[in-house]
Amino acid sequence: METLPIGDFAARSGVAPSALRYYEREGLISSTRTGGNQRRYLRSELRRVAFIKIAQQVGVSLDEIRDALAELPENRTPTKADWAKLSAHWRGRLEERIAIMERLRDQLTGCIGCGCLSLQRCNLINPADRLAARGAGPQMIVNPPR
Amino acid sequence: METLPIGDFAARSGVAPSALRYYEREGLISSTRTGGNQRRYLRSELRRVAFIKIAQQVGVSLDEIRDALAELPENRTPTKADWAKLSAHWRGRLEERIAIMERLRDQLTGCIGCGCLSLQRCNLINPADRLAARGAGPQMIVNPPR
DNA sequence: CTGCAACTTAAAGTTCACTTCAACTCAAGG
DNA sequence: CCTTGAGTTGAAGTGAACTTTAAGTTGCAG
Repeated sequence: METLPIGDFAARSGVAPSALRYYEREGLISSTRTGGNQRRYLRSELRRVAFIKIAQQVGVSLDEIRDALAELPENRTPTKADWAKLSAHWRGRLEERIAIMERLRDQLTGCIGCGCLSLQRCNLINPADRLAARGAGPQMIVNPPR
Repeated sequence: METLPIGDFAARSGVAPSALRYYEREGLISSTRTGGNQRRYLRSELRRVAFIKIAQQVGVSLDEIRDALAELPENRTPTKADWAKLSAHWRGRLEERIAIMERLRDQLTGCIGCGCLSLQRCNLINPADRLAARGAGPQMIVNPPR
């Protein structure tokens, strides 16, 4: 099967060789080796790296990404269905994150605009005082009540 | 004027005293001192800290936040209008970030779902190949063409 | 077969955003 | 006054996510 050396794989994935080696040490991706111990990457690994980059954009740590990728089958190249399952999972994450941002956007203008950005009173930060028990700070935005 | 010692200020802002000292060293916030060299914070500093926390949520570095805050008047307590100006600026940032996330959400399902997440071909990553000159990787999502 | 770019490793270094530590001083209630 | 909790400093430590370095090895074009 056609494989790529690390330089080519780096170019195609947009991730530096050093980062790829790091990901491998951390168990996020894998490679086979040539007789001379050089890495060769399957094309299917590009999907993994793409997923890693996208997840990072959403603000997920490599630890969590590793856990997510662990759900893909180990013995065979992941199928469309395998990725679709992961995809559904991450759509949820994304929606969550978008919701945080939108709350931020919708309230920031009014709130900073009116000069009320005062953490304890502002409804951006602590609407209706229902979050006192959850500690100080912008709880509402980061960790909103369901 | 009424001021707060660092402990109270930390409690009200939801930021640890050590972080507040760090922010001050880094030029993001300021305080006055008592005769015995202890910090006293103006209430208006709470707005600054709130802004810092919100900007961090959007993924902005402290460096950039400092630059933004530098646009507030130094000699007087910022007015509603001062904050409104900053607010407008940051609404832009937020919108941008939300747009990235939404592109991600709208395309992730189809793209990962169809198994095409392959960085060079996928329209999530590199639609119509118009981004080749901007380097490899998920350019489309992170840094879309206008 | 040779030369040289591309690869290998372990270990140390970097940046960001803090936290922790040690040694000390201040402020305020009893 | 005295105790004690809160505050002060500079310096070192932390963890995440990599990058850089040094010293050596491999693979392919000519």
